[in-house]
Amino acid sequence: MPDRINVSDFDLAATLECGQAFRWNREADGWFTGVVGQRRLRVRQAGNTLEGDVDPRYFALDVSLPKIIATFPDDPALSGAVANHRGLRVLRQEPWETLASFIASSTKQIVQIRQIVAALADRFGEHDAFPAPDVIARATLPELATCKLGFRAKYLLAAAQAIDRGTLRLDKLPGMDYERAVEELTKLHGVGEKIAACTLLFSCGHDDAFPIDVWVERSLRRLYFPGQKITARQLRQFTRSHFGPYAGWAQQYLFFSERRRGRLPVAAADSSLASPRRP
DNA sequence: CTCCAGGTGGCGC
DNA sequence: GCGCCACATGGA
Repeated sequence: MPDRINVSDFDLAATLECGQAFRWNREADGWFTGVVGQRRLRVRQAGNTLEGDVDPRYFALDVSLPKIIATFPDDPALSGAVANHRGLRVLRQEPWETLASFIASSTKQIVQIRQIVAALADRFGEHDAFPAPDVIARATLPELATCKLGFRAKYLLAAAQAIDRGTLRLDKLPGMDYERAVEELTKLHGVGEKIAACTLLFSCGHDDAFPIDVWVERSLRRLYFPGQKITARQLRQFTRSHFGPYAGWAQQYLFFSERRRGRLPVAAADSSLASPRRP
C-alpha cells in the first residue's frame, strides 16, 4: 500500500463523509482515521496529494471519474449536485459489514448508525475490526441489544446465521444480475429494496443500484417533479431509466447534496448569517 | 416534552 | 397495487 500518491478527480472528505461509510472520523489535524477490514487506516489529502494508508482499490482510484460523470444525463439538477461535491467516489467496501450496517440503518440517523456499528465492533470484534458473520451468528439477542440495535437485532442475527450456514452467499452477489441479487438479499427479514440496493452499490460493484431513501426521494421530488403528484412507483421507474449505468454514483451526489442543503460550504459559513433550514 | 431518523413487513382496502 | 402503522432508541 503506497503512502503517498498523486490523485486527480478525488475528494477524500466528500467520499468519506457522504454517508456511504460509517467508520471514518475526521481528526482535528485534518487526518481521517478509520477501520477497513482488519486494518486501522489513517489518510489525509492536500490538494492532489493523498498520503497515509492509501488503498487505491478501496477508494476506487483505479476508475476514471470523468468517464463515469460523462455517462450521467445532462440535466441541471444532477450537474448541480456533481458540482457541489466533485471528486466524491463510491467506495468498494466489504459486503457483510455493509449489509449489517444498513440493516442497522432503518429509521436511524446516521450518527446513530455510526454508534451501532462502532458498538458491534467494540463488543464483538477484535482490534476494532467489524465482527465476522459467524461471531454475530453465535451472539444472543440480549447481547446484540446492548449495541442499541432495538428491533433490528433479530434481523441482524438472522442475516448472520444465514451467511454462516451458507444459505446466503454474499460472494455470489457481484456476479448476479441486479434483479436477481436483490431477490437474494430481500429474502432476509428486515431487508427490503433500499437496504439491498445500498449493499449492492457500496460493496458488490453494482454501480447502477439506486437506493431511494427519504433524502433521495425528497431530492428527486424537489428537483425533477416540483409540485407534481408522483407515486413512489413512478419515482423508481424514473430513476431506472434516467441515470444510466452509474446511477448509484449519481444517487450519492444527489443524496449528499440534499443532506448538505441549507448548510453552507465551509468557506462561506458565517455563524452570524448562516441560518440552517430544514426542508 | 415532541418529532423524527439512509425502512420494512403486515395489515386492510 | 396503495396507504397506514408498529417497531426500539436516542438526537435535536
